Amino acid sequence: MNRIPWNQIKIPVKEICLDVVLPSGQSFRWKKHGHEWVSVLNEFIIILRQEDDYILYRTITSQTKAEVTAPMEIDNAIKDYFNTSINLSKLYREFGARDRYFQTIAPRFGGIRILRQDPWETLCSFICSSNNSIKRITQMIESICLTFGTYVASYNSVAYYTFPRPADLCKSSAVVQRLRELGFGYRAAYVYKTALQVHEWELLGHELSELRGSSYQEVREFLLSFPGVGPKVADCVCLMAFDCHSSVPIDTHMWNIVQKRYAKGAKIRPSKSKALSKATYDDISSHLRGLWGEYAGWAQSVLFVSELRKTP
DNA sequence: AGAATACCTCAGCA
DNA sequence: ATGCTGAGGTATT
Repeated sequence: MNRIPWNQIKIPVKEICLDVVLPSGQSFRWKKHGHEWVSVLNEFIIILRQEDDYILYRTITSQTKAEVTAPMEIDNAIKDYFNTSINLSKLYREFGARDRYFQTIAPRFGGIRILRQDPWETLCSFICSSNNSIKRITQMIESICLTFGTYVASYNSVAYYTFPRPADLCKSSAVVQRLRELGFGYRAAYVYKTALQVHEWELLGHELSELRGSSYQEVREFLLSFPGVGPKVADCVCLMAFDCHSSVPIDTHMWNIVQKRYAKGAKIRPSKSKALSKATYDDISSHLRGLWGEYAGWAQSVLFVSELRKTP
């Protein structure tokens, strides 16, 4: 086992609060042991500790991995994952200036930022998120890694696995049966079919990450072509994996917030239905994008977490 | 177009 | 206890 000692990234809690961001339903793979957050990033185990002005990290790489990743490469991968080039304090100030309600929330929910995650893992995870709870999604993602991923290493007697690639999930249609056994329910077929489509596309020499840099509309349309991906899931993946910072996913929590706090400005069409229609979804999403601006999705995540954590 | 319904499973709650 | 409800929705009718 090739264990690298502690390194550090200088970044204050105000710019990122791990205890709030990591379990809040962006990524479903972080585990907390004592003061440490542990997950798998690329092909290595990553261990994080937060101090006032630093994130301390170290990594455990697979023994079997032939080439050793350069320390600088790992450092860059972590900074990339946390989107450290984006100044969150500045965004909070801008959101506060644009939105009175944001001002009232922000002081209690600092350091909430959008992670820049692997496109396939994000797509697959959010297909699993539909009509589901964070707790159960986390369990499902854990079992899909354990069953179809590749062993990386163990830490504190816990084995860590990579997130399975599309190729690992579309070898045969028996995968669907297996996923159902793992508790995926009707999402099993979505995951399998999407893996198949992505794998085919990759065989043509493409990779999902090449869509980074395309417009929000283009990425969204592309994602909507996969089974199990509707407006909400597409917007989550746009925001969390494809650098579409203005994407504003409207889930049940945001829908609640909008009805309580933004109903007037959002000009919500009167509707007898309890559910959110596609047209209303687009109205609300566009309205909030106009209100919050280019990084609207980042503001959304702050309100989302505030709603998730509110104690009634 | 917009509404209603089916869809898997399970934690949380009365 | 046993039965509901709702969970970061989507596809179909």
